[in-house]
Amino acid sequence: MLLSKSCEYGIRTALYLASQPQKEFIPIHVIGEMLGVSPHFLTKILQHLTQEGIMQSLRGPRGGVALARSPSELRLHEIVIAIDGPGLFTECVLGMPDCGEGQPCPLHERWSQAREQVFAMFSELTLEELGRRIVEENLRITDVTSSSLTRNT
Amino acid sequence: MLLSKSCEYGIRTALYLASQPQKEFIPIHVIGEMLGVSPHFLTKILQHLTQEGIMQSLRGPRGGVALARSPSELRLHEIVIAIDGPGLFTECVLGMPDCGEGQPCPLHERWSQAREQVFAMFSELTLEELGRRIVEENLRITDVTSSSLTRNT
DNA sequence: GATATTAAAGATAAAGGACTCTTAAAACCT
DNA sequence: AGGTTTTAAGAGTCCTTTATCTTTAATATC
Ligand code: FES
Ligand code: FES
Repeated sequence: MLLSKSCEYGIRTALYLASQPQKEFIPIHVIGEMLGVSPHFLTKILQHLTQEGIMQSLRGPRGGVALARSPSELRLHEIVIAIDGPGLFTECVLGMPDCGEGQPCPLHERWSQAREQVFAMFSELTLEELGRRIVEENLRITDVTSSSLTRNT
Repeated sequence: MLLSKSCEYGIRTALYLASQPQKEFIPIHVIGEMLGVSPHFLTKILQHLTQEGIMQSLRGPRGGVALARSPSELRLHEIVIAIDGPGLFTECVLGMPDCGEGQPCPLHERWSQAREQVFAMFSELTLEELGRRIVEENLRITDVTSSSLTRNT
């Protein structure tokens, strides 16, 4: 698995917030229902992202969670690093120490290329661009197929 | 982490076997010492690979483990699938069901490309080619730097 | 100021991965 | 052939991750 479950949920929450037209605080239980995750579990993950300065939170009525910075200044690799650590973007694919050209493992050349592409996937687009695409191209963030959303019987 | 610890050890064992000039059975404790892993733990991993038809084993003196098929017929993606399952090469990077063009997530296009490259890394070269490169280019499979190996004081 | 609402903090529990120890089998030696 | 050594196989333990539940603290609204 490329990302931990916590990281998947953190990213999907960020994408959801970025795709919302009004940038208000949104209650965690609302996000939890959409993702199909316990709100308590999600609270822990988002609490960590808040401490990392990626999100901000507000207690009480009309409270919830929101992005801490402008979506044009936020990219997904920050969330990956905050939750799973930077290992995915730096470490040897075979788990050996000091990955680099100095003492390359048999997969180093190919992995350093693939790793670069993985990093690009998380870092090239800002949350602003991702949010816009989610709305315009009807990209999904939730488990349910959008057919059940578009169908208005 | 891209691969589980078990998968890392399984791959490194396969690379070690492929890089050995004589294709005899090699005791697991020898491989364990080289990799810096408990032989008991490694046994469990290799036992699984034996059941999957990737390796073969022999008990008793002069026993050990060896590749089940010709190195020219074996590729690393088989080991990844046997230990970690096929999820890495098929599943959505955000953990949502039914990854595909039908209901793409915001990262689908980029991830399906990166995923293809990761699969190529494990599937393009055979163990025969990898074994030859390890010997010829002195590529490392062990944690220790080769400086401690090349230096003959 | 009372109340409703929401995140934060803490305790608890189930699951999976990482690692260790014990047991059974095979080959060798005498 | 029988004991001994060497090794794989299998059972068992520990720890991290994932997830749930309960309690507490904060804040807006009335
Ligand atoms: S040394 Fe293995 S990927 Fe760099
Ligand atoms: S749907 Fe997410 S990667 Fe394919």
